[in-house]
Amino acid sequence: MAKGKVSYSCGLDAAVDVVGGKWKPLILWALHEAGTRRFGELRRDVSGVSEKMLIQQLRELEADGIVHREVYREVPPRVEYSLTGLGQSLNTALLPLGQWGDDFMSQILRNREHPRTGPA
Amino acid sequence: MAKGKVSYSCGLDAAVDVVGGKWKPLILWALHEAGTRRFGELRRDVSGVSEKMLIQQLRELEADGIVHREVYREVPPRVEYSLTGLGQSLNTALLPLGQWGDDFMSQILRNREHPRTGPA
DNA sequence: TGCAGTACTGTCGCATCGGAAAGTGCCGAA
DNA sequence: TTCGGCACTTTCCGATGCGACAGTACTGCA
Repeated sequence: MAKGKVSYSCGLDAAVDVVGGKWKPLILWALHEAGTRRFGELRRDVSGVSEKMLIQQLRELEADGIVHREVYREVPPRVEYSLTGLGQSLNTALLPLGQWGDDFMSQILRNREHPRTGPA
Repeated sequence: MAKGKVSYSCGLDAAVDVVGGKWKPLILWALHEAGTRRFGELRRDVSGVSEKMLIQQLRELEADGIVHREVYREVPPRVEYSLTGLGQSLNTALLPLGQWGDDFMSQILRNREHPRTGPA
């Protein structure tokens, strides 16, 4: 489960630990958009992710109580992932951050290209 | 600068990349609380951080245009760090997330201790 | 018979992360 | 004259991240 810290100095620290995996923002976003997705669907939604990483990040999110994993013991195995209530509250709390990213990511990318050109 | 990705699939991805360093939430929080801090002060504020990591994370935040670095060429060198406008807007966007962390981190910690005991 | 799809699991190995610690140049205090 | 503080910088090295890839158990399709 993420770094699996035992304690946090502040809530922000905890939240970033939960959401800070390489693919977690994308997974959270995909589940937020779709509601419920199967493993294979998520693998296609989150382009570039390997099966191993997808599973690993899903397991961590599950351990943290962010996503719910429902297994249907059917002929071809079917597993559906969805956000828990906690996951939905997390996504709500992430909305302003996502908005900030949308608004400023081009500026940030520009800042990185030529340092000390961005407005202070 | 963080992972230094060249593009992002969504704003959330970008924001987590900017804020996802090990010590960055703590640094952001310290600067948010104090307004302006010197290097040595930050080192004491953010307990446990090594000088190397503190510098590194500060440099990344500076490259992303989140913190401002002001050097005073004085007898003992003095350097002051503060949030830029962009950094302040980031902190504003982070407030709900910090609140979420404060509200639920104990629940998350509990979820990790005994899996499948948290409410779905 | 063999290939594809489902949902994983396990191993290998490079690359990055990040902590410890020592070095740097300058200065004031003891 | 040595110590300590300031703000770094550099090196070493173990821990971790993460991608590539192969394997598993089952089934349906051709």
